[in-house]
Amino acid sequence: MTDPKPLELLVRKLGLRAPLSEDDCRAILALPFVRKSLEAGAYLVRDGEAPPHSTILLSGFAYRQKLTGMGTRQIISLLIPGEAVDFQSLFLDSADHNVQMLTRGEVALVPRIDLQDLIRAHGAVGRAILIKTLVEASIFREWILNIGRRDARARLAHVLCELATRLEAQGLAVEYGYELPMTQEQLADALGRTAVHVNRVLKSLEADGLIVRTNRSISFPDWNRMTRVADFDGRYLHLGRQHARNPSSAAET
Amino acid sequence: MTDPKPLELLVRKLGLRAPLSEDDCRAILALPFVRKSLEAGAYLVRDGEAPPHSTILLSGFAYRQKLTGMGTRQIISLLIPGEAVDFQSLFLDSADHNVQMLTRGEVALVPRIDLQDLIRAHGAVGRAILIKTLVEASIFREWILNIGRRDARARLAHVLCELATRLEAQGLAVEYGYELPMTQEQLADALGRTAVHVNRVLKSLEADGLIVRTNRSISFPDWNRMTRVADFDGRYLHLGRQHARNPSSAAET
DNA sequence: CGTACGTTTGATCTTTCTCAATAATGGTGG
DNA sequence: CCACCATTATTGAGAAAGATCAAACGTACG
Repeated sequence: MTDPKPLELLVRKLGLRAPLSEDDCRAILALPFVRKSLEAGAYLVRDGEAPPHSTILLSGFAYRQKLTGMGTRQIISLLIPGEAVDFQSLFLDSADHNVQMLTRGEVALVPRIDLQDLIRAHGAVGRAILIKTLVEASIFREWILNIGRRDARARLAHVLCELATRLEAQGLAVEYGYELPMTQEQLADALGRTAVHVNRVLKSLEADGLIVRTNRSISFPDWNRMTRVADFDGRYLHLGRQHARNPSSAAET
Repeated sequence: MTDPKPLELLVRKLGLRAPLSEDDCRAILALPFVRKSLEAGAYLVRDGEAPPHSTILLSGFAYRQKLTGMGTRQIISLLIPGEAVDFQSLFLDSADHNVQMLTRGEVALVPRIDLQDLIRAHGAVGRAILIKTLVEASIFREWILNIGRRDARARLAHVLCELATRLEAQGLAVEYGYELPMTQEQLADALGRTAVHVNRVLKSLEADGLIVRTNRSISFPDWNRMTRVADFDGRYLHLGRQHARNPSSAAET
């Protein structure tokens, strides 16, 4: 799981929501790439620059991030293993945000040009990328709602639910428990709150039996209650029916 | 300006950042469409539904919006005349947010299928739409930063600057003054604050000579100072060099 | 085994919200 | 054109959520 064939990952990812032909898949699998190991904190994309390659996250987590002029940081989104990092910079002149490794991990770098050519030659691949981009935009919209209109408690619960759901869909979480690879300060930057406040809210969720923490691992004793507190409805993730439901009903199968 | 040929608008919009061939343009211009007048508040897209057509805003303003389970509203983005509304729902099963008219105005409705077929046949059009989607995603990211990490004052100033810049780029604002078609409550919903607080901040900006308001029209006596207060740097709008600078330096030409 | 980083806690201060009342404003029917 | 109604804007006072500052406590890793 942590050492997959990079391009098969991409094929699987893209093919999930958009139909790809045999030929499309072959073309993707033929892409050249370089595999690279990175430490936590390493930059995958830098604001203002135009990276010469497109990146796929093979293992480890990463996050998008922007800074205000005052130097405060906002984490824009979280990237989980298996996700492609920068379709944005593939077609825009320069990056408008940073992407950094959250944990150490491995990435595959595909030269920008090759992917661009592939898209030009294979319309379906371009469409698949468009769809992935649309889904990511949907997640951005939900984050705007989350940060703009939910109090710290629901807000924190919401990103925990989102992460659980996405990891589950990717086969990386067991029964809605997972290793949360973030410090409370990073969590705070994702929520637009301070680390101190995140700490207090975390404890309050714990006191209410909504989450259980041991070190960095987190689980949800009562997922349904958790989603209610979080005001979480995973439809915005556009995962399709197989993952849209909660695990208890999914477990019926 | 308020009564343009709808599809030429689309061609102009799409062609701005991506090269389209003669043939591509002809295909776009041949798309069937229906023109429709709408009142303020009318829905263009409804959360959960899949609209059977793609919409272009010919005149008037619109906004994207989501609701929390508690019923509080967050405005996700503003749409200005000339913009296409729903590439999202063009490829995803169902909408994950609402789009409503902010003012009364006119739209052109293009059948979903026809646009999908066009994209399948003309790769460059698909790429142009992908690029527009990427730019919109960039704006979402900036809003996440804005709402998450800027105080009410900078936050409000920031959306005022963004709107000024986008309208300017579209040729709809004179020297960074424009008709702001939003109530303070709508503004509040865009900022994740209350209307009362927006009112106070608005007055404070006015008291400091950063904005001048008469009815709904707003202007900026000192644009440079305004952008500093707003922590505004328009690069995230990806408008290209012609619009990235402030009006005073642009006026040199 | 010590240092750096992350977590936890308390006390105090700010920002923003809530509730409530009053003043403008714009649009509508007569 | 005017009176009226419904929004919208403005203002004040008190309450709450969250920020800030500061210190103590853990813990992982070199």
